[in-house]
Amino acid sequence: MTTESSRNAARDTVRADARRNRERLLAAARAVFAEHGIDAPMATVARRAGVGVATLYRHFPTRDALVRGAFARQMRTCGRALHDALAAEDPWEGLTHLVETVCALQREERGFPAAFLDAFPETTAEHAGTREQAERDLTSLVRRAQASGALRPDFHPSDLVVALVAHCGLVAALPDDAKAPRRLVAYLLQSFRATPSDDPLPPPTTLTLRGFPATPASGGGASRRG
Amino acid sequence: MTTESSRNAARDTVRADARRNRERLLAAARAVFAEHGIDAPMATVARRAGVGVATLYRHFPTRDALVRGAFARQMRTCGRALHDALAAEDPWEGLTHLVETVCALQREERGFPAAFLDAFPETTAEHAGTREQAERDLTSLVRRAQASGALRPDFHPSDLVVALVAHCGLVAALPDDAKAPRRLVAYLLQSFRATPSDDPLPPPTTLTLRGFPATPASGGGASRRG
DNA sequence: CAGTAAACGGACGATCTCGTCCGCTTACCA
DNA sequence: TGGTAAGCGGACGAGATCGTCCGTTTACTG
Repeated sequence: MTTESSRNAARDTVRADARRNRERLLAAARAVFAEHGIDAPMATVARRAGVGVATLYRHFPTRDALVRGAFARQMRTCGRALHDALAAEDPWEGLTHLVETVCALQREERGFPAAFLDAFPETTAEHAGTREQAERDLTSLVRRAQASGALRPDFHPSDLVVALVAHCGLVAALPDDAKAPRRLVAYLLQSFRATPSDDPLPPPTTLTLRGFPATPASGGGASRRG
Repeated sequence: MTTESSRNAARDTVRADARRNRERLLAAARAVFAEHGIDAPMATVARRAGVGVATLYRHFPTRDALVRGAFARQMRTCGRALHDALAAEDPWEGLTHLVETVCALQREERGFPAAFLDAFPETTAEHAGTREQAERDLTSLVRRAQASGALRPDFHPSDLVVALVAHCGLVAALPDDAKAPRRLVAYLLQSFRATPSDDPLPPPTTLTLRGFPATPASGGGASRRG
């Protein structure tokens, strides 16, 4: 017994270099995936982390495991943001702060969130429990904001998702320093208000129709490079 | 001389099967790129077109050439939409119609516009002339709409690009039948108005936080599959 | 209808990525 | 401080994609 428990304790203690390398790999993965898209060579991630390929595969047996692992931190941050939003006394404040926070996070890691959505369109199953809780929380936040009169009555919780995904795509599509995403957020938040606001918009970019009508969407691009 | 010109005439006349195969390839490319992302195997495109690989490479020596070729039609459509928008007597009508048209086009070919932006972030150089004209046209349309009082005064022409790119990303990120993109367009157009409109929004989807907080962006995915 | 040049398609070598295997190194424990 | 198991990294075979080469087919001309 004593032997067993001590053995288990020993097993639970991960070796320091292993833990360090794991963190390095996650950071490298976020960076590489954001830059080169989700199916960048595994070897690139390993090199960026200053680690051998085998080490990468030992920590994350599949590419999916790596991607999900790299995303976990952002998931946690989002969860916390939602929690904070619920805690705010003014629900509209909470809502806008939530949007700003998540959008800032997206900008931080540019292509990665978009790449993640790319690769995992379906429910990320293992977080189903958390997700359901998040849905309930979000719905209640929206209800409260509507009750307070700040949020338009026809706003639907899923509209927040719409806004976030749209922002996510915009960030991924535009160059790093683009101001456009902030402008999008400002427009959307204004249109979510029950009563029009006269807050000034953040400044626009100079007009660059990168490829309009060259592209039906115009603008710049990112993530996967052909 | 006579010989030469007739020879040239003969040369200008492309063989019927060649032309047919070219069209087939373009259609196949649009479909395949939209579905599997911009770096789907060339062989897939060829097979989808019912054509050998060599034929594909003969018509389009590089992947870029194929992508650009496949996109040309959409470019033309966008150009026409902008032209129509300018011709409209009510500039606000013209503007909204332009947005609706381009967005509809994006929905039609789902992943492809996004994939295109992915691959060609920079100005699609060869259309620079057209682009400058488009920029001028768009700017003038915006000015007119503002002068008419319908468009908010702080609207910047680049905001239209923002809206279109955002929509483009949303379409690519969501499943085929998603209603969310329409809702986004409605919100944005409302926030572009100088005076608030009470047009009802298109119906929302049921709430699906596909992966919220699993993803900072939440929602569904498309295009390239990991 | 016959000749010819253009177009076609499949096969093939080169290149790249994946994921595993195995001998070496190192962090932890007594 | 020495033993040991866990961790490490580079090499390597399998599989896939790329882009070209060449023998065959076919659309146009006279």
